[in-house]
Formats: sequence, structure tokens, C-alpha cells
Amino acid sequence: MAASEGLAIGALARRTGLAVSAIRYYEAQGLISPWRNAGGQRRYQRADIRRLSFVMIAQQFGLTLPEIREVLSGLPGNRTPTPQDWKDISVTLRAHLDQRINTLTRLRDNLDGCIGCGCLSLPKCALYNPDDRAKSHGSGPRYLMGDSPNT
Amino acid sequence: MAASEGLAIGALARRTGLAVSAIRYYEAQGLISPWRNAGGQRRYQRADIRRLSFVMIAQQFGLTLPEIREVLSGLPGNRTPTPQDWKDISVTLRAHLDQRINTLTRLRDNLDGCIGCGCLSLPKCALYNPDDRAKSHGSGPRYLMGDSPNT
DNA sequence: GTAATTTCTAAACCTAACTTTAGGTCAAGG
DNA sequence: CCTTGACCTAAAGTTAGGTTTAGAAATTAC
Repeated sequence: MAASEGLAIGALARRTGLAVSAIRYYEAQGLISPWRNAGGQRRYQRADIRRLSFVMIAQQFGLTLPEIREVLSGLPGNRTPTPQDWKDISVTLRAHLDQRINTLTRLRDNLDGCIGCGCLSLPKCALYNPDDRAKSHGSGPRYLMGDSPNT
Repeated sequence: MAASEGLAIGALARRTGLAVSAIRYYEAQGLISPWRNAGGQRRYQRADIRRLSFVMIAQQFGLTLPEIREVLSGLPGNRTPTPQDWKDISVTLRAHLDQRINTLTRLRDNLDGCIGCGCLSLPKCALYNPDDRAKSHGSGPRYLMGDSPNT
């Protein structure tokens, strides 16, 4: 434990609460980049604890790993991020979250209208807005409609 | 086309915009129950168009298929649902949606606090609330923390 | 110095929500 | 009657986000 050799993956796992396998997976997805010690083992900076914490928070917000990687790219690559750097990308994160909340709120308002009109099966119903479709849950292909109504 | 033999799966697919394979899949998940004609082919009621539309809307709201099945169980089984029946279960749907919006809104407020305090890596941060964890995206196991902090 | 931990890689497995494929049957039109 | 298109089942493939497993090598602990 010569002062500054960095954290081993197990230590990072304990610090973040993530599984070791998850951390390796995130590396494969380009979310974190450890260096290797002489024996080929991964070593992490203390700042990586914060980085992974950010990943976990962003996931709660519903971002996919590619989206998170994109947000993280807003951090400086040449130096350890400062608190201000984190604040900056947190603002980006907040924008994602706001958009998500707005979409859901709009859907709710549409539903309220539909509860009244009982139009639940009409393609012209606002709830069928293709822009909202297919994006909300994000797994596997979703096929959209583009058809003539008629009940 | 002897008046009332019901809809074939392809016709239902065209009316709803869903893929034929998806409709069969929903049947396997217990979301819809067609009867079979003499030749063994699925036949659907016109009310099933509305049923599937409801499924699609509920999906946009982020409900899983088991959850949707649960909500649909609120419909009367012995007769074709009336507009009022649909309104009733739409209210249930709205409750789900409200909860989702509230969770996200709370997360947003926490993030706003954290943008100010820069605590992004501390397990004691409100953003690490285990209740919100693991539930937001819903695929595969998520491991939570229950560890001693220390940075 | 040796035993017990950790870590390493690669590949297989898992869930959700579907789609695709393969091989065969049903139904409608001419 | 026969062809074409729709439908059938079962099984395998797909994506996201990981976990599990297996066998080997590196570290750490005593």
C-alpha cells in the first residue's frame, strides 16, 4: 500500500456499492478508464468513486449507458474534475430529467383529457403521439403505427 | 365475411399498429384472450382494439406487461367493457403515472440540492435513497449499497 | 514460503419485450 | 382445384444491463 497506487477494483466496488462485474462492464461501455498495474490489474483514482456515483444517479434518472457516457464526456479529460466540473455536468443531467418529467406530465394531461372523452382506441388520440412512443422504456424494437384509422 | 366472425390477427394488427408477433406475445403474457375458429386461427372482438390501445398507452407510461395485466384485470370479465369501465381503469393508470412523476420530481429536487453541495459521491446523499434505486429501469438485478461510507 | 484472497479474461447465462425463422396449415380468389 | 397470402407453433435471436462460471495469474496475509 505504497501511498498512491490507486484503488483496486474490489475497493472501488465497496466504496460505490456496485458489483465488481458491473464496474468491468462499465469500462467495456466506455464509462470509466482505469490504468493497469505491473501485474495487469485495474487501478482507479479516487475521483472514480465520484464518477461511478454519477453514473448510478444518472441511471436512476432513466438515462441509458450511452447517454451517460455522452454526459460524462463533458468532464475535462486532462485533469481530475473539480467540484465545479461536476456541477456543470449535473446541470446537463438536470436538463435530461426535466425533459423526462415534461413528457410524462404531458402524457398525464392527455390521459386526463382521454378519461373524459373515452377515445382510448383512436389513432388520432393525442396519446398516440409517435414522438413519445418507443422511447419511454427502451428495450427491443418498437413498431409504430402509420395506418388509416377506422375505429 | 359472415357478419360477425371476429377479427383475424392481421386485421387487429392493422387496426392497432402492433406487429402480429407482438399480439401473440401479449396473449402469451395474458394480456388478451382471443378465441379460435374451426381452423384453429385466433379471432378477436372489436373491443380488443381498445384493449390493445390501452396496453400501448400504459407502456408509454412505463408500466411493465405484468403491471398492465394487473390494471386490465380491473375490467369486467363477463361483458364487453363500457366507456365507463375504461375510464375507471384509466384512473388506475393515472395513479401509476402520478407516482412516477412524483418520484422523478423528488429526484430532481434532490439533484438541485446536490448541484449546490457537490456531494455527488457521498452515500449519505439523498440521491442514494435505496427506495428509488433499482426500480427505475427494471431490467436485471441491481445491487444496492449498504456499506460504510468513508469518502 | 505457502495459503487464502483478489483479480484477470472469455464466454455463457439472465430478464423484458419482442422479432425472426422454419416448416407446415388454413382461407380466399379465380 | 390450385395458388397465393394469412396464420399456426416452437425455438432461436436481439438489445440493455448486467451476473455467473471456469480456469489461470497476481496479491496479500501469516
